[in-house]
Amino acid sequence: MNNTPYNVDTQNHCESCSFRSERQFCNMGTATVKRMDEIKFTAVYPKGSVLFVEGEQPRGVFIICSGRAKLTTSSAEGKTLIVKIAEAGEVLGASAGILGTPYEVSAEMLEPSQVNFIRREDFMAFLNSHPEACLHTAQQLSAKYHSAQREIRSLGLSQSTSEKLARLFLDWSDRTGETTAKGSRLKVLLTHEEIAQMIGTTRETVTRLLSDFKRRKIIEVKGSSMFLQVPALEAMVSI
Amino acid sequence: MNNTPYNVDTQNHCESCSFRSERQFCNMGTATVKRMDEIKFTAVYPKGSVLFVEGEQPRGVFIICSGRAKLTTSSAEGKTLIVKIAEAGEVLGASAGILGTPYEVSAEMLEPSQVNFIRREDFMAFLNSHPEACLHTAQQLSAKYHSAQREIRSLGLSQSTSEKLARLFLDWSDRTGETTAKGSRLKVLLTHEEIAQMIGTTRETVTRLLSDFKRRKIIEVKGSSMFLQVPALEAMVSI
DNA sequence: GTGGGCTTGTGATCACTGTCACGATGGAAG
DNA sequence: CTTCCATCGTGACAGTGATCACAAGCCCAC
Repeated sequence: MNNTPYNVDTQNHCESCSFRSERQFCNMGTATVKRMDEIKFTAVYPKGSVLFVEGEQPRGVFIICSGRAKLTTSSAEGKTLIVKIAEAGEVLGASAGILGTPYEVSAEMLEPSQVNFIRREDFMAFLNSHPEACLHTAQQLSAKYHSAQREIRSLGLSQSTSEKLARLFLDWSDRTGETTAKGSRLKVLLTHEEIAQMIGTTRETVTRLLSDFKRRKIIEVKGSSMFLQVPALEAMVSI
Repeated sequence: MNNTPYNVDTQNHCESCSFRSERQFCNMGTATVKRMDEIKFTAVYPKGSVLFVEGEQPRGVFIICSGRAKLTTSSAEGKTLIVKIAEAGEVLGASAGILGTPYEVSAEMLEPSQVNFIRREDFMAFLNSHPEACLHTAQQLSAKYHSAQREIRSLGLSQSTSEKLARLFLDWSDRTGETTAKGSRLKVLLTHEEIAQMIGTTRETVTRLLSDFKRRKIIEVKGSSMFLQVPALEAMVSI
């Protein structure tokens, strides 16, 4: 581990990576990880870097070692939908790589991050020669499908925008919420604009809904922290 | 091949199945297919049969040998969204089986169909012992993720319902459309209600939009055939 | 401090589409 | 032929949320 550009601690070798055991994909046998070490390229990206763009031919797969990435898809009119916030440990671009079809989404780093890249040919060969890697990839893909399915539910079944927002908050609470006496606490790292893009609405509507939630004491904002009344939010979603 | 209940020609052995070579998942080496033959259970289902229901613990995976299945997800209020129409050759329930999480969707056969079932334990062992099966499963999952992503785009980025309907028709045209002098021709096998459930709207709106499309000469309906003016539809979607 | 960018807050307006209600159509069964 | 049930067609109406427009914060660099 050493200090590099953008203040990111980089793990130069997967074999000795201190996070390996806690990362679903990377947690593989020594031989497999060694091979991965040989074919991967490590890079450190600043915030805002774009790993790949929707529609591009797949060059390879990206493994997020640290940091978070925003996966988006957008229409010709410039409307953007944030499909998912990918966390450390996730593999991006695997489905496009495996199928040989263009990337379905764009990926942009939200924080300075370390990312490992594996060229598509190398990755496919790796899957063929290392069953464990293939199995872990299948798990990654399953997780991606699972989360896409949640997104579809939220977009397609919500009656109202407030329901979508409530669903989003509940999701956040599940993922990073910290239970306190004042409700589930979490840091809001996105702007209203970005929240709007996550639930497919406009910035103004998000602002209005947030005011409304505050007025109804469903949420409370203190600086960059937000306290959620989980039961109240759950009452708003139909599921 | 022999004739069985519900008038479905069944393929009792994968090894000798006449469709094997054209099915992405089943098109595997002899040894692998032989193993699959040993662990699979073949069944023939009538139209309307439910293979599994959203939220159930995964019992195993289903391989559609013939026929089509409707994958749906629904809210507590009874609103239903058709996520996808799965065709012969597709593997259902793989992601839930691999992750050990509940099925994300429900699957209901739209036609009398042959379906092979593999118990979850057997399937997982199969993936572990047969790298080729694992690779093909990864491909199946990639395809599922890809189509889920399309669905997300359509649901989240469309400005209007007419745009969603146009997108759906273009999808159909891509998949099963037959180019004729009067436009892309396809059979409409779904009711307005089902179309509505595919694009997350109501039956009435679909009816109204179809009238509108007919009036504007974007589509023409003759019996169960529909002729589409693809360029006009493309002009309606923002993509 | 002070200016300038990015954010957030809020009002007014209006097209779209969900909802309810009812009637028409059409195919299958008897 | 008639009945029945699923599907389709259509009107009226109200609520939601998109759009536009502008004001007010807020943070950072200079």
